[in-house]
Amino acid sequence: MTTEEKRFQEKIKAIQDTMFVIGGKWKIPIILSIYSGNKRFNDISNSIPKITNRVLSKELKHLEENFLIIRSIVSDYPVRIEYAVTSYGLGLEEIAKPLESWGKKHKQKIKGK
Amino acid sequence: MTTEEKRFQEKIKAIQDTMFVIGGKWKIPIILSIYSGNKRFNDISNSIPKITNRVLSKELKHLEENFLIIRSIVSDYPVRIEYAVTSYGLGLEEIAKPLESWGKKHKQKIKGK
DNA sequence: GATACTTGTATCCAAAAGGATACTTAATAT
DNA sequence: ATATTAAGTATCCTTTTGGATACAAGTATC
Repeated sequence: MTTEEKRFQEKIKAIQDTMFVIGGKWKIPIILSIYSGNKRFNDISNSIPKITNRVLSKELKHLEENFLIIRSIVSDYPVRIEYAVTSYGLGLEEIAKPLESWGKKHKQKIKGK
Repeated sequence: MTTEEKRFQEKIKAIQDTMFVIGGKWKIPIILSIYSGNKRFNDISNSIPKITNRVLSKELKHLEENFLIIRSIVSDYPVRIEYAVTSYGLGLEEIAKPLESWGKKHKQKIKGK
């Protein structure tokens, strides 16, 4: 395998790693929701059309395991749970932006046909 | 629903649209493979570890339907099939790059723990 | 004439992702 | 005492994605 080919394989692996962490229908929307001010489970749930509790719960766990968000218990009366995007998670902006703008462009392209 | 909320919903939809078109484990790698010089079915197949014929075939169709690649029959002896990235497809660079570099960063992060 | 290569397709199956619905547990509000 | 809210979990099910393997049609090569 040439150096060139090796470099290509690494590129592929890096992209597949990313897709594993933030791929799928919901993960980026969830992060954006939290980022845009929704801290609590039901707030996040209500801000994202069609997501179910089960899916949201699972995705929150996945995101937490990957250090993108944190879950904290606020000792207030009554106690509540709050989610926040970590500073590491903020780095996803570099991906979310392109994904959003490409999606908009593509919709135009498809409609135009 | 406030204007702010409406804007947020559109953002989500745009991202979900993008994920539909280029999400999953293989689509970006396939495009990159073609872009980096592999034009023929078996070349593409061999350049991407672990992909199977069936999956490659399906993904090529999906990508073609979304105008990202074109399939052409080269009337030579023997006739062969060649794939190429369309100029529209080249626009994906703006997504592929961030996905790659984020993946690399993330691997470091995970290893560091 | 037999064999191999190319570009797939056909079948079948397994795993992952996503969805519907009901329920829980603790706390608080009426 | 009853109802409501919050933050999920539990079960069950459907759909999507991905994988293994075999095969096919056409051409070319031995």
